[in-house]
Amino acid sequence: MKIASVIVDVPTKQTDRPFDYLVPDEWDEVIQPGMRVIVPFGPRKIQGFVTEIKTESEVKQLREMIEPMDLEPVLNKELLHLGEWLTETTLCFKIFAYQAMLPAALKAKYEKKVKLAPGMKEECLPEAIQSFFINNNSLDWDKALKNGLVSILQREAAKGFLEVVYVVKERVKKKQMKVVSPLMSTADLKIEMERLPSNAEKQKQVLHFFLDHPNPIELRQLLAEANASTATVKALVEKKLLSEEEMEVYRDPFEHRIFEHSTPLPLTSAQADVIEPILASIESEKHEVFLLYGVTGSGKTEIYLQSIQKVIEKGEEAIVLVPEISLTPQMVNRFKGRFGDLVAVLHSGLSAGEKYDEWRKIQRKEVKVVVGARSAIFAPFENIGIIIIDEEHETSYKQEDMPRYHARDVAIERAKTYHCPVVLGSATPSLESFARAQKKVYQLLTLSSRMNERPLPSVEIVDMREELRAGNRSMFSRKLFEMLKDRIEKKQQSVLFLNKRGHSSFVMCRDCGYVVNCPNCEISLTYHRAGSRMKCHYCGYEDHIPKACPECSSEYIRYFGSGTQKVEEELGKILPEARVIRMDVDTTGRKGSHERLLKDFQDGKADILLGTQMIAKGLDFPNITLVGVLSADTMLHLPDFRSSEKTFQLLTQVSGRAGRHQLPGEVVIQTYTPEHYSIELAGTQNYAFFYHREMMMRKLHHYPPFYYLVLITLTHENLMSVVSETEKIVNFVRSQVSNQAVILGPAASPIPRINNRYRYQCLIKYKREPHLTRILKKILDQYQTETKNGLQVSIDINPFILM
DNA sequence: CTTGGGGACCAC
DNA sequence: TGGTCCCCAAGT
Repeated sequence: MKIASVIVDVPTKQTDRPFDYLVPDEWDEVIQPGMRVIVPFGPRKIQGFVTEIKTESEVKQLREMIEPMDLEPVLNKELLHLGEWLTETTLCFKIFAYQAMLPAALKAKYEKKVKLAPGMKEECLPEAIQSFFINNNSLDWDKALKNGLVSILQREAAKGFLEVVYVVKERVKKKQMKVVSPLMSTADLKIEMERLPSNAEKQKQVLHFFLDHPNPIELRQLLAEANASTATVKALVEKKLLSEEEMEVYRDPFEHRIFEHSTPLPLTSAQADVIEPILASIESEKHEVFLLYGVTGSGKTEIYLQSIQKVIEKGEEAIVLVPEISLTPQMVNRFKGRFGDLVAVLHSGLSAGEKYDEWRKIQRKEVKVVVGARSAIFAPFENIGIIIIDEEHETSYKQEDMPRYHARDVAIERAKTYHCPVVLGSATPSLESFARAQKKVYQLLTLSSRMNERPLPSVEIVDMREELRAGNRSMFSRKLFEMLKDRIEKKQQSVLFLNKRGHSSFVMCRDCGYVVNCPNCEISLTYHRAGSRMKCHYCGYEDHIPKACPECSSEYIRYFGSGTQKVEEELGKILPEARVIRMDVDTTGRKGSHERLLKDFQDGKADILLGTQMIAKGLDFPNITLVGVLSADTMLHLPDFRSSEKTFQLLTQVSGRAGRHQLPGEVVIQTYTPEHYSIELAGTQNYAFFYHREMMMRKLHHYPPFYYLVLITLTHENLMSVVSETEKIVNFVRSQVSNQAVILGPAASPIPRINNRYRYQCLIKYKREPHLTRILKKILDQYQTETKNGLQVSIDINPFILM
């Protein structure tokens, strides 16, 4: 018998290795590496991934696998291999690496049930539980738990009356439809029709229908059109005149949408210069990484589209990554418009089933292009010709939980295998990427002017301290107010951008300034309008908003509603004539509302679009001539070495929304720290200056791109032990690395307690430590195996958030 | 002498 | 991760 090595769905250190199973003869021809299988594991049944088929095993007592879950592998060879690479580079469990590559729908769901043992009747059971088994012979374990039946059930199971069964289930079923087709030519069908008994009126009617429409037809449609019933069709199927088949159908999220077809636009000479090396790389099948640095509105997307065109012409495939928030219908339309049905879209707005169907299209090679957020980098193509990462600097490309990968790294790894180019596009490249381009690791391609020579908008920075001194206590500076008013008169549109951080909706006492914190986590609770409650977004703690302040008993305790709501109210007071569309989590919650709000704005149903991060990207409407940033510095003072970079990027992105077409654009940035270089330089939109300035800071403080980072976080219920264990780790690391490395810690995490567990961390900054991975593995081996002390260790290599 | 809770160990 | 086995402490 063949033997299959299987990675089982149990994420622990001890099970993070292949387990061998015998392949039953009936599956001998079927089982292949990359398939999901159901295997017995201890007393349960669980899902696993076959990584290898072999003929021998060191283990003597092998068990047989139960059954395959797929007819064809869900992971191809390359992806299986990529999984190993992911495991090595991010130090995660293999099972997490494989699961990350597949749509969530393919992650198994487990059910535990209690059934009557074979040959047993419910009468054998104690009366108290008989009723549960009268009609249905099985009882869900959760239900038993809720009813407090566990111990009695266990007793009966021990006596042999009941048995516990485990079921591995698919999360989403393939959507099927029944299709009926004739099994013979029209002529033969006619002969058969006449042979039918004269009383088979209905059957004749159905066959008659097929004489006119000999093509396969959906059962539902057939029934309606031929005015027949399922019984009739079944009779004909049994007579072998017709056939009835299940066919897989896709849920098409874009089914009823018409895409305006677009053709390649003539390139400007700057664009032509930039696309040339990319096309050359595609042509010569050479792996290269390009950093496409192009100011907002410089036509990067057209470069992407025409590069993809070339790749498709070569019979190869393209992956396009776009940050989740800019994966707007507008963006999708550009790709669907150019490549039509050859495009699959993967983003979080789709249901699990829809995502699965898009993924299936990729797997079955029915599409050539996938446009999607981070996880789309694992699209199961086998002939990749280009990988494009738009808005390369976006932090959402880094996954914050296991596997802690960066899509850019995965892209480069895959592109190496396929000998194809990677294009990183941005108007504000990350320092890491730009530095690599400077060192010629990446090839820099620059688009320095906007298409049709539109000037960049003029930017004015307003010092809000001055406003305060002049007696203006509102959140709108006089300048911004004047300009908003002006735009309304001119019937032009404005965009107001509110940085969410700092305006988050916490609950605060207006008398003493007391902020309501989570009792389990050291973090303020966020206000939720539904039911007027406050929630902790780390541990799920929930409570009513107190009537009075717990500190000073003042009744002036209130929530600071989502910043945008407040702005909207104030706008209503000072500019009552303005029509405002607000976009934030509250107004875009429902599916499709995001799209609808934007459509309304585009159609001129409002003068002002007010929103958070989600409006910073991709908006491209001709009538926008003013962009206002209400408070530029809210994210500047976060404890994050990238906060300056993020601020600069965000301000530049938002500014880029204005004046993209005929009308010139203006930008107003309000701030309390106008002298900060990231704000000042965002004002002049001077990336080069910002880059140099920020690089100096990074060098000075030993941060990327000069140093690499590794963040080790320990959590424990007991403050003393977490500190002392972190200390041990710090000392251990220190003893193992060269003296070039900087080791910080033990230090409390920026969120020092989550869910009653204290969090301490150790930050390693290093330039070159060839043995570091080995050292880190050693730490994980130590702590992930030691279950006794309840200490949890997590390691983030190249972290983005230092929390 | 039973019961139940907690920790160590195991799973091809 | 879930299960079982084993030990210990409290309860009938």
